[in-house]
Amino acid sequence: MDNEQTAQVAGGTGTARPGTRRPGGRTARTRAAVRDAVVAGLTEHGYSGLTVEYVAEHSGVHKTTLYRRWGGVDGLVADTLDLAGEDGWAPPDTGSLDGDLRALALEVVHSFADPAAAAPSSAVIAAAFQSEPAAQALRAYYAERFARCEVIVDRAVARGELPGPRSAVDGGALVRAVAAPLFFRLFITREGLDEPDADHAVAVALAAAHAGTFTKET
Amino acid sequence: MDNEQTAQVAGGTGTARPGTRRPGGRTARTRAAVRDAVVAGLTEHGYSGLTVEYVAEHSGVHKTTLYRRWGGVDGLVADTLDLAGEDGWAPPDTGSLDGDLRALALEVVHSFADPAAAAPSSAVIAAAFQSEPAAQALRAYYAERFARCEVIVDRAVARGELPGPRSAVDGGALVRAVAAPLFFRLFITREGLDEPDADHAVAVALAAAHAGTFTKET
DNA sequence: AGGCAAATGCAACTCCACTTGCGTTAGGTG
DNA sequence: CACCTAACGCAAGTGGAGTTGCATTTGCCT
Repeated sequence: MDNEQTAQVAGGTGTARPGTRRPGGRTARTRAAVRDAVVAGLTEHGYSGLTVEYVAEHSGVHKTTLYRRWGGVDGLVADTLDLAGEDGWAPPDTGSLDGDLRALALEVVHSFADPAAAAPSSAVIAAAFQSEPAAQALRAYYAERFARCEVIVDRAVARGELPGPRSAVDGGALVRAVAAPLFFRLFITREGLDEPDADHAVAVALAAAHAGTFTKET
Repeated sequence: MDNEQTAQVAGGTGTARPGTRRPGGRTARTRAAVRDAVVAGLTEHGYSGLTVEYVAEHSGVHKTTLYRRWGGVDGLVADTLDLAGEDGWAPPDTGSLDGDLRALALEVVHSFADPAAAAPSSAVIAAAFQSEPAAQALRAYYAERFARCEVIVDRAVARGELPGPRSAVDGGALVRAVAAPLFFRLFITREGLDEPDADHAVAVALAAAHAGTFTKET
């Protein structure tokens, strides 16, 4: 299989790829079974240990079908992230901006501290290095995630914790500023991550926010 | 080859692995040729496209030797990063803290904007997902890099731009805070990176620094 | 219901990453 | 200078990921 540009994830542009024209019963069952098997394989062997054959055996779907519909391991993982993005997740609501951001940061810390929970997320980050579909899935996932988080800032403005809608704080930028140092330590410098790191990330972002660094004039 | 724990990068603990007991002429030449070939392969095909056989052909070193001494692609890439860490790089010295950090951030932006220059760096980040040796190499590389950067803060303190040695700013933390959002956009959210991003990262970090967020009491 | 095409199942094959056993070269040492 | 052994070269073999052509099943539509 040719790396770089694997493509063929179901749900794309629309030039008759398998799995898109017939969203009926079997196809849907196949997708569900496959994605369960992918998550299982990821938590069991990690991304580098995940093989198409494993997914085939644990899902009851034939190997050929997996290659045809998903193009390979990259596509399987990317599609699994799309599923994860469709959950009912909502940002924490603690009653204060500081509390919300702290809770958010701690959520990141704890989710990656648990190997089972961390496996799918880090798998897609790894897959994005190899395949464009995975990179797109990753981009879309976090864009949607951060969009949901902007409520945090809206509420803070309503409470008077941040300046009003005229010179508003860019919610997406603020949340990104909280998350960035955490992922940086996890996957770039590989320094490890604990709760004080979460607190520090929040403190830095909040200090910058109150200094007006995230302000977008309107 | 078994993933997870490939090991066998030259220069380790000392239980008689090939390439360590005889640092003579041929061995040294082999290492140099191999690392050149790895960089070439990385810039040409990227990490996912790099194969041991390619390195064998382009270095004149036999395939078997590569597997024996480096254990596989992961080890080759990790060893190459060790080489890169031994260069004469020094942080910018522009005469102001803001200028230094800006120059530093722009260096990151530009180095990853050029695909050829970006290939080796991002390759190791990707490799760290699969192999512990690569992760260690990555950790060591950035630790050493950030240690070199602490001069920036020392100079700023000497100039009076930051509070003195009593309640000093943690230089490593400040530099990390500048770098984190850049790598975050590059490899996690995959949003792309441009010069305004560099400026913004510096502004956030500086605002937090002046608010005392990086202060470590002594 | 019945027929058409999409989607999946199946088995055999290809190709390449990786291994293994042994012979050869060359660096260090007395 | 000669020996000894670490490090390297070589060629054949192995296993598994990924492919291919065809048979079979199952949605959807009239």
